[in-house]
Amino acid sequence: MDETAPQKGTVTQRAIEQIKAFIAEGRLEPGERLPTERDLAVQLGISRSSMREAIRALTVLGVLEARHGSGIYVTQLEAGDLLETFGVVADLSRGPALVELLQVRRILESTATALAAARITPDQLAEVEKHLLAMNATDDPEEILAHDLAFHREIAAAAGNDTMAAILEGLSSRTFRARVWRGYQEEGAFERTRREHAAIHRALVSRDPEAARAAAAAHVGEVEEWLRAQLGV
Amino acid sequence: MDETAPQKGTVTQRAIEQIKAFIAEGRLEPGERLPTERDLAVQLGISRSSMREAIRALTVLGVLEARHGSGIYVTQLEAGDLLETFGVVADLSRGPALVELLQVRRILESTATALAAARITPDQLAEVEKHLLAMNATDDPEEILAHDLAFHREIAAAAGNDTMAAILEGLSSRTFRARVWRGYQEEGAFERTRREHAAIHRALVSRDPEAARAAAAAHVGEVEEWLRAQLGV
DNA sequence: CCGTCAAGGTGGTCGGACCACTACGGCCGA
DNA sequence: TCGGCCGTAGTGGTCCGACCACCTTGACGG
Repeated sequence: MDETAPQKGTVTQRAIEQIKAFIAEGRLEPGERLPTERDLAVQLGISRSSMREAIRALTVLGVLEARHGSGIYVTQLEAGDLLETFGVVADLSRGPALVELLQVRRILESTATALAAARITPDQLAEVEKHLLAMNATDDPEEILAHDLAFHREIAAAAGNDTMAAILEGLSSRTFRARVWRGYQEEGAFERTRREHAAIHRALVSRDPEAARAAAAAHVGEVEEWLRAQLGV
Repeated sequence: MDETAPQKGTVTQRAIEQIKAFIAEGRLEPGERLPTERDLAVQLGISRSSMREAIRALTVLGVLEARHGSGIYVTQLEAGDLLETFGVVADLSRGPALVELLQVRRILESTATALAAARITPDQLAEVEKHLLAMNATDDPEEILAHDLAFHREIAAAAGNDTMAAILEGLSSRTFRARVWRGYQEEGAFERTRREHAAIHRALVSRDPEAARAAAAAHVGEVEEWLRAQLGV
């Protein structure tokens, strides 16, 4: 009567939970190398195929990292590693969920911008300014979008909360913004966007958190309202 | 000269991207059934093993759902489906990242509570009250935690943004709160927590968004500050 | 008309084989 | 002695074929 496994769920799912538990309990440190797929499979009493599926699952979640020919390693478990999958949500959401995502972004982005106004360093401010100018100097939509993303990314980084920055990164993922912006900018919103970015920049220069919060909220809110109208909500 | 695949990355990774693209392009509707693993493997020109890894990856991301003996289906792609993995972040984060997560939760929770104060229905309010009373009527930490979670979950639901509610759900995942609360409540914070919950409830009854925002922010902020002190930050 | 049950189809698991790549260490030449 | 080259062992990546567990369907018999 070997009372080892409760036999709940698929073996792969169990393997995923066990490896996660190993990490949560500190038996596997960030950056540490795991045993080989073959050894792990033997240890957990499952086939290599099932073990590979478990590893693949944890890989896409940003928990593990497989290096061909070298081995499997635990990631640093930092915000960027684990929240990378957040972009999938933004990419696959549609309809009302897009508005909800923008609402979340408005809340976080406004707070992040307010924090940045109080904490931003001259170097970081210069970087923000660089993207602001570059954005105004071109008419290529692709380039504008790239600098727009970088503009907000720098601000989020200056807020000093890597987790929040990683979430915002996901909420602003390239395909997500491309989908929304395509329609938004067709209505000649370029000039308005430039004005709003300038307002955010001014608030940062003035180190005025409240002005920064308001400017950022208004900026995202504009897009949010436009999208809401588009969907007829 | 068969110019089909660019041969970048692993075949499994490519399969993941292709299926994701199918869904993003609308070629696969939410709830729709996919071809069998065997057929999909043939269509994409890969082995069933690799295809299974791709499917498993999309399953843990909440994009697909495999039903043994029946087939593979696209989920409804709702907030709850896709943001379930968010709990993994909370479960595996440690140290400073925990404080950052609580900070994000403070921002979202305070806004959600403010929204709830303006929109909550009598039925929902009664539900909130039920958990408030149940929480005060017992001394079992496990039960208190359960009602605490439900208390905030009901409020988040009343805010009317499913996406935000799903994120907050992840940020309050059972193991995450258990880890933090274990230490927090050992310092006799029960009474303080009860007072704070009562304050949130009063603000909801008064339909006072600003009071609700302040009460919720203070509530989460208390834990945040305690954790910050614990980590010596 | 409805419950029963058998068969086919589906995902789940397994084991083994081979390929592609990396890392390491010994070998050879400078 | 030193440094680069290269072979080899070991790793993850891919593929195949088989079998199992489970669900769905529809024919059958009551």
